[in-house]
Formats: sequence, structure tokens, C-alpha cells
Amino acid sequence: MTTRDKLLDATASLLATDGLAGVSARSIAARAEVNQALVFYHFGTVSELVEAAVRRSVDLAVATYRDRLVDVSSVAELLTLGRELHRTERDRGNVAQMAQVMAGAQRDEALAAAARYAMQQWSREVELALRRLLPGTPLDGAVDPRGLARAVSAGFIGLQLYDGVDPRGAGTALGALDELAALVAALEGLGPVATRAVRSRVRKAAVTPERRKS
Amino acid sequence: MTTRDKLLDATASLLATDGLAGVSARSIAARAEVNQALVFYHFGTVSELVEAAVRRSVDLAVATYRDRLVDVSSVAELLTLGRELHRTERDRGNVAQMAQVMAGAQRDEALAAAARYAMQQWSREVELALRRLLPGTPLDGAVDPRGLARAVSAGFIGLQLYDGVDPRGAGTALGALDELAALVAALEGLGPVATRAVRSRVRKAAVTPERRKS
DNA sequence: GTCTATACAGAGATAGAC
DNA sequence: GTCTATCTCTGTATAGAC
Repeated sequence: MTTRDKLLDATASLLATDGLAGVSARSIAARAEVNQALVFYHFGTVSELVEAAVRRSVDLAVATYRDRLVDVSSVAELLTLGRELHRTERDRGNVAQMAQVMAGAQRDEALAAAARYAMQQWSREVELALRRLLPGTPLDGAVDPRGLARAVSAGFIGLQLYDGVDPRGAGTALGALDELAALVAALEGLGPVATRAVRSRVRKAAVTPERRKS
Repeated sequence: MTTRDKLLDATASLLATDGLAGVSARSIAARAEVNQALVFYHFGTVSELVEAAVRRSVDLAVATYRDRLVDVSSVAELLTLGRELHRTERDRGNVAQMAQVMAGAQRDEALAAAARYAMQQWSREVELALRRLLPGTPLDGAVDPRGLARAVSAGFIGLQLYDGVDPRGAGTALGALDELAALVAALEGLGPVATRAVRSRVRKAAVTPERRKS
């Protein structure tokens, strides 16, 4: 194992467990069991090391879930997979890394770049799944898959942060999402008649003066 | 205006604009135009000052929206209000403060306490609104209002963080939520027959072996 | 590539005069 | 309550030997 990899691993795990506040050249080097000066030799600055570590974590995580996502055949299954993803990531810490990097992005351009990259990678995969699954449901045509994918991805970040602060509260939140998943599953089974009924109502609602731009 | 209040204001605004990384006894004192040592005289530690500032911000923000929330008479209106809340808070920065504090809570007990308090205050208000509005919709009885309120609140945090990193992407996400709001409005209008149909399907789905505990 | 040593800035926090 | 001065620690980063 190269020093570079040791540093990347140490950074990723520190970021997930202690948050950005616990990440420093010294703490990283200690966990990686290498000399502190090597952080700067290999990555220039601490921020750039964090950026590299997050990019690698995201690439790995997204690649893992890509295979799972293409097997999904309904919105309900997608929600179930999302639930499992949260559980796995709570332990593995990839989403926690994203959350930390997004929070730290306010003052640090390298972190901001990492955060944008991470969101883009996840949103892209979710969007592909949605584009495949929404046709045939009442949501098709009514909701922009691109925007929805981003909303879902961002929502996950928030849930993960909440989980770090109040695991029990986050548990009830996830339970509610399970229940919502069941509801969506039921909607999926309603068939084309109901779908058309819902859609015509959506169209009417879209014309109300409530609608304003961003 | 007392020194205490100057410090609280300065902390809240710094937290919202520069994030936790930009918050220090010196930076706070500079923005408040008071002596640095007064941070410790009045609040003991920087973390405790941040905690106090966030608690105050949350109390103020929640009080503002409490009146608005009791006027809401449908789930669709609730979603519209949520959309407006996001827009307002993007500028005012209350939710950004929460996001920063949640991210920093990993290593700091005072921040963790502030984060839990903030989530609890917001979730409570949303839950009350949901309990009032869900009866009569297909979601009634199918989704735990307590859990849903927390999921929604946490989701907001994620969206706000995302907005700080990629405002355009966050814009499309919010657009999708607008569209979802329209869809829910349509569902609300479907009436008791459809409600019962959906509910019976939900009950069936809830018995499948997919169901596991947290 | 790796190590030691060190410069230097900024952080939290306190003592003591006023 | 407020101010000056200061201590100490931690963090980033670099120089230079190996």
C-alpha cells in the first residue's frame, strides 16, 4: 500500500467519524501512520487531500450502487434501495463525508469542487434510474427527473447529518420514508385509469396563479 | 444594544455567511465591534456562544412561521409554504446556521445540543401541521406524522447545504418539489373513494416480508 | 520519497489593571 | 463590564538532511 493511499484512506475515515473539524495534517498523518510532512509533499494542501479522498470515495460508492440501480424495476424498489443505502452508508461513511465537505465548502474552493462533484455523480445515477422508472406512473411528465434526483440526493445529505446528531429521531424519519415507499408502491399498482385521472388534475393545478419562478 | 446581543448577532451572521470554519472568538468580536475577551466573559467558550446564537435564531424563525403554519389548510399549501421558507431562509440564513451546527456537532457537545434543539423545534411545528392536515388524505394512518416531520426538516437542511454549493442545481431540485406539490394537491382532491382504494393497497403492501426494523 | 526541525499564523483562553 | 497583554496549543507549510 502506497503512502498516497494510506493518506487517502485515513482522510476518508477521519472525515466520516470526526467531521471536518477533526481533520488536520497532523491527525491524518497519525491515523495513516506516516510523517506529517508527506501530506504536503503528495497533495500540496490539506484541502486538496480532502478533495481527492472524497472524489475517490464517491467514485467507489457510486460504482457499487450503479449495478444495483439498473436492477431496480419500480419506484417502490428504488425507495427500498435508498433505505438500504442509507443504512450501509451510515456505517461506511461515504454520505457523511459528502455532508462534511458540503458544510465546509462555504470558505474553501477545493471542498466546494469536491462537493459539486459528489452531488453530480450521485444525482446522475438517481436521475438515470428515475428516467427509466417514472414512465407509466402518475409522476411521468409531471416531475422533472433531473430536479427530483437532485432533491433526493440533497435530502439524503440532510438525513445523514441528522443521524449523526440524533440517531433515534433519524430512525423515526426513515420509518416514515418506509411508509411513504409503501404508499408509492400502492400508487404504482393503481393502473392507467387512476394515472390519467391524477394527471389531468395535475395539469389543472399547474395553471393556478400560485405558480411563480425560482 | 447590549454586548451580549451584539455577540449573538455577529455569531449568527458569521455562521450563516462563512460557515463554522469562519467562526472564531476573534472574527466574532471583530464583526460585533467589541473586545475579543468579552466572548469568554459572557459565554465561557466559543461553542457555547454558537449554541446560544443558534437557539435564539431558531426560536425567532419558528415563532415567525408558527403563525403562517396554523393558517395552512392543505398539504399542497404546506408544500408551497415550505418552498417560500426555503427562499426566505436562503437570504436570512437560519437554516444555513442549522446545517453548519449539525456538521460541526460530530466533535462538539455544545453544537450537538444546539443541533438537536433546532431540529426538535422545527420538527414539532411541522408535525403539528401534518397532524392537522393528513386526516382525510390517503396518507392518513399510513405515514407517521412525527417521522415525516423529521424527514422533511432534515431534507431541508440538505437542500440548504446544496444551495450553498450549487445554486443552479438546487434551483432545479426546488422546481421538482414544486411539481410534486402540484401532484399532491391533485391527490388531495381525489376524494374518499380513491383514498380508500389506496389505503387498502397500502395495508397489503405493509404485510410483505420486505418489512424489517431499523 | 521520507524524515527532522522549525518558522509562523491563528486559535482558545486567562490574569490583572481599570 | 471592559480592555491590554500574554500564555499556550494546534495548525499549515517549508527547508534541508538523508
